[in-house]
Amino acid sequence: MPKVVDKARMRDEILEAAMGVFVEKGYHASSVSDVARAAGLAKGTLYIYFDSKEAMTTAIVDRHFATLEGQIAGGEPCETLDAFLDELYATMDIPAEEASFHRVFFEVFGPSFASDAFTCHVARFFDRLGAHYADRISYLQQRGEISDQLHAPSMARALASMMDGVVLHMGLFDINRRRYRRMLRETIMMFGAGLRPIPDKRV
Amino acid sequence: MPKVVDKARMRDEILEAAMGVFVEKGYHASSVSDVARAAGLAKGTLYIYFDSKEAMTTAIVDRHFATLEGQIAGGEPCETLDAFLDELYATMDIPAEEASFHRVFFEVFGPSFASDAFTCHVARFFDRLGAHYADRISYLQQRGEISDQLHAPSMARALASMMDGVVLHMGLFDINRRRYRRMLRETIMMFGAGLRPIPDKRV
Amino acid sequence: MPKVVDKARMRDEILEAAMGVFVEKGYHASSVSDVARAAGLAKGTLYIYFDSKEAMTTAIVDRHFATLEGQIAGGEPCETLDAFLDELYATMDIPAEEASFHRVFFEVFGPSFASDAFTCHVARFFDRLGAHYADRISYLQQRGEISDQLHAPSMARALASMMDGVVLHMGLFDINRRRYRRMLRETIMMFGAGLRPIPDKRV
Amino acid sequence: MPKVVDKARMRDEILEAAMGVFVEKGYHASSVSDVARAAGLAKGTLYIYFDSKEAMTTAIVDRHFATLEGQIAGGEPCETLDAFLDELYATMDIPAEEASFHRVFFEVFGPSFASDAFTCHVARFFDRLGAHYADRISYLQQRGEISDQLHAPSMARALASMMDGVVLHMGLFDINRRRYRRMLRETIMMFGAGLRPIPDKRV
DNA sequence: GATGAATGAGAATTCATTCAT
DNA sequence: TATGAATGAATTCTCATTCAT
Repeated sequence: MPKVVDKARMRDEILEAAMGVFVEKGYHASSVSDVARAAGLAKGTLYIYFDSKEAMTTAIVDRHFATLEGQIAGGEPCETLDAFLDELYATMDIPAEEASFHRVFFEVFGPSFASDAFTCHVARFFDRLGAHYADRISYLQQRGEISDQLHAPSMARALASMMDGVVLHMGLFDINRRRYRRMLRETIMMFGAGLRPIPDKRV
Repeated sequence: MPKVVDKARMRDEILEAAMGVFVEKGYHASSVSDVARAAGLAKGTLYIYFDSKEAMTTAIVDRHFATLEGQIAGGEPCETLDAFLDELYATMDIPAEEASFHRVFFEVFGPSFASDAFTCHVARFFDRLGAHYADRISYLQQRGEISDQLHAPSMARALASMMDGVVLHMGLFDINRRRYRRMLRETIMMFGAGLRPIPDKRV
Repeated sequence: MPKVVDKARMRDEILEAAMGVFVEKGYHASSVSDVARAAGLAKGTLYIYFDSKEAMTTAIVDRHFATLEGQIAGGEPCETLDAFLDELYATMDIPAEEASFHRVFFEVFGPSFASDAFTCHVARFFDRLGAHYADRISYLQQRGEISDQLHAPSMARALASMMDGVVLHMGLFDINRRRYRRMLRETIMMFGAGLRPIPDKRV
Repeated sequence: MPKVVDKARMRDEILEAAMGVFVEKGYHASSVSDVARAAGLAKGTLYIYFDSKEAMTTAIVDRHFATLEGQIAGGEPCETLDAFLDELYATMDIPAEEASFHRVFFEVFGPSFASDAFTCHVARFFDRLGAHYADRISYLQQRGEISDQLHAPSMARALASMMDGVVLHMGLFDINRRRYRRMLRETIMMFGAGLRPIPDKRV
């Protein structure tokens, strides 16, 4: 009988190694050899588990977004604006290294890549995230927790973009933890005040 | 008598051509030959004006951010929150193709590049942009137009990130103009309500 | 108690599978994995029965020519030219798929192969075939059935080449059965007229 | 001004070098590096002149057959059978090294190759050659130089195959010159006797 | 200054063979 | 005996950069 390997686990280990290398050196500067070395395998072995460097990359992106979507999916609807804000805070309060990984996605975006499967993938994710937020916002609007002057879908999608911007900047620009936390606090505060229904009239 | 060439003009034309190619095909998928063809020059000629592909890219980024910084620098301080919001709106209401160009920057970010000059460059730009907004916010706080519960520098830097996120998503995900406008409107509305001082107490 | 396997039978089954694959995809385009799959075995198992891909190929060629030589060896000498011609006809009238197999030999010929064992092998086969025909021709010359103006060995070897040419073209160029039969008929007719002794003088 | 090169000549020189290498080592055993070395060029340079190894090979085959077809095309129709036989003789009496080249073609035939353009190419060549011989045979049948019992097109196509077989065997099996000449003589003699009209009846 | 042919290091990928199980 | 995961040398092809003209 041949050596028995847990294929799924092996794939995962390779992806982990690949992510590390990509984050470290950037996608285009990372060769398949680099990934192999990081995974402690021979170059050829990678090709047993993945058809190509691109396939490997797709798998990374898939996995990453599957995780994220899992996080979205679950969860009771928030009953108060404050609970919603806490959720948003938690979403943005990710470790720096996770945020760093975002830059790999960007390297992989755009027409350099054979397929624009990535873009679609990520675009869909953010649309889904937007829809998710829209649901929560609508619900809170019914409960009078959020101003019903706001157009829930547009607001929600914009919210997703803004949050992505904040997280992205942390990952890209080495903003330190302390400073980042301050930024987060302000952001959430503004979101709160911005969403909350107000008695007086607004433009 | 040597041929007289306007070096600066030539460099500019090359950069223009390069930007076009990079946006079209992505940075890594664009060869120097592609750029040369687009510029109507021979490959070798590019090397008279730029030391390397990387130098060319740096020049593009420099130029781009110089323009942006120029836009920041000028301008009277806004006297009212609404004026400030209008300014923010205008900043985000850029043509789609300009936004598309952002993805090129991302491709070029990160350690793929020999130097991380890019990252520094852009990081500095956003810090400057943050500082600029901080000035405006402080000024408006003094005038009672913006809640002085907010920590101007953090809020301002977060604002810059959020706005970048919104613009970025348009460029990356082919969000159509109409939808984008709706998102912008909500964003600005929320910014307004979020920044405006309010009589009652907040957490 | 070890599993009892009929080694010879196993080898044969593998060769059969290999031939199929080689004919289908060509020798160089066929991987050992392909052969293994076709044989319903694991890659490693093939290496129990054959030292290498080349050894396997050699075995195929050996087997093929052993069969052919077996066909030559037997057989009474023909008593008449017509009987000889019938024999030649039968030799060339092989099914198309068998002829197709020839192209595999050609792919395998030449210095691509470590040893030129193949070439020698096949060269020897055709020399033997030539000798066989020479015997038959000499015998028929003695009986006055074939012109004794002909130099039996050279004529015979040339005959072998010509017949190989005809068969080869069928295999290589997808000449359909009907057309091929017509060609065969003409060939045999010409062979007959060309070999038959003639009363009048020739150059 | 850049170095000026005669592109056509360069291509030709590369093809010459490639042919040499292919004949020497076989097609599949020859790497692009080998060809480059033989041509005295860098690997990359070959790719300026040819898109791929396959394109190079196609060019070789094209060139070879273009030459051969050129030889067919010209030429007055033969007025006598003997003149025709002389022509056939000359066609087969090619230098050994030219014949050796044939084995490269065979390596390149078959499904190993992405396209079966080769097979078509060569198949067409032989059909054309057959048609050419058919013309000559018909003409000589009209003149009473060749038996009109023969079906000119089939006979002619068979003739082409037979001649190819003879030449091929020389190239493949290192038949020495002297022996080859004897074989040729017998072949032509048999062709002569086989084609010539005969007074008595045949089947 | 301008050209574009030449370069060669380096990339992704394949596959015959080995060997632990 | 049988397996198939692992290997890594070798292959084709790309492209930033150089330099003779």
